[in-house]
Amino acid sequence: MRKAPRTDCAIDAAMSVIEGRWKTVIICILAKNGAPMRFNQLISRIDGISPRIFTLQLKELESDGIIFRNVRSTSPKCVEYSLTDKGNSLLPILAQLAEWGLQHMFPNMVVFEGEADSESEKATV
Amino acid sequence: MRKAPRTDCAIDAAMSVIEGRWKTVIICILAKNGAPMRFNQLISRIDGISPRIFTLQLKELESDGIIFRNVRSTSPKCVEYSLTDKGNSLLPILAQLAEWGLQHMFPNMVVFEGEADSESEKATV
DNA sequence: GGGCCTACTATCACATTTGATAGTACAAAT
DNA sequence: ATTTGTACTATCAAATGTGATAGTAGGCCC
Repeated sequence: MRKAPRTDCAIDAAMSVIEGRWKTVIICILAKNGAPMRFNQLISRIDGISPRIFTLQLKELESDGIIFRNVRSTSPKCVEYSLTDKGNSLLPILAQLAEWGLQHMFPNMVVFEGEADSESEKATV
Repeated sequence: MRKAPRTDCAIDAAMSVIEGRWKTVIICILAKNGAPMRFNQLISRIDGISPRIFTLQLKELESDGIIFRNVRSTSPKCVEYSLTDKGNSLLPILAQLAEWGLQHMFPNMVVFEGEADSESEKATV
């Protein structure tokens, strides 16, 4: 699915892995969940994605070695997706991207740490 | 040029700024150069880009506040591009992306530190 | 044996991004 | 008046990415 990196540039190579409308979303949901997730379980957590696109993104992530697809022979067969070590190694970088995004793209956003005041403006990430 | 972030997700917002075929390339060249660069000076360092695309990428980077466009009234007027503070704040993240790319996408690549041996395999980044 | 659950795939269409090529606009130098 | 250097823009085309919708396939349950 994924061709060779478009250049011999390391950044481009890394970007080509995380580019894609829903890839970081999928990675983040899997990371937060901490355990493998099934197709329907995962897609139901993503608002506005169609099964075709979802499948495409999963396949690219799999062929890039970011997620692992495990077919389990349960009653109705089910397929579990989980982050590989390579996928997990992306998490610190994605966390930094998120922090950068918060600071530079949503400068007025309030991030809660601990209890909220009824006076303070509310915002979520 | 650039619309609002496609979601309220901080990572998506950050990604929307660095996505684009040549954006990280431009940022890296400006960072390495350390000084403002003119249009022709910059484009001549990028292999295979057409002036139209180059202009588009510059405009998006400018409207996202990553680079600064400064028109100087010299003999033939010239335009200088440089990284803003916001642009510079991306550099640590891009460095991490590059390192990740090196480790995971080019596992056999040799990176030189110091003098090279005539025996050792050569590679560049 | 019909419906349900699982995980998808097929088809078509649209939007966005990237590209090659040629040409423009303006000032300065000759 | 023509050429040079600067920084682009216009036009057309192709490639790539994203989407909605419906349908498929196989096993289990009753």
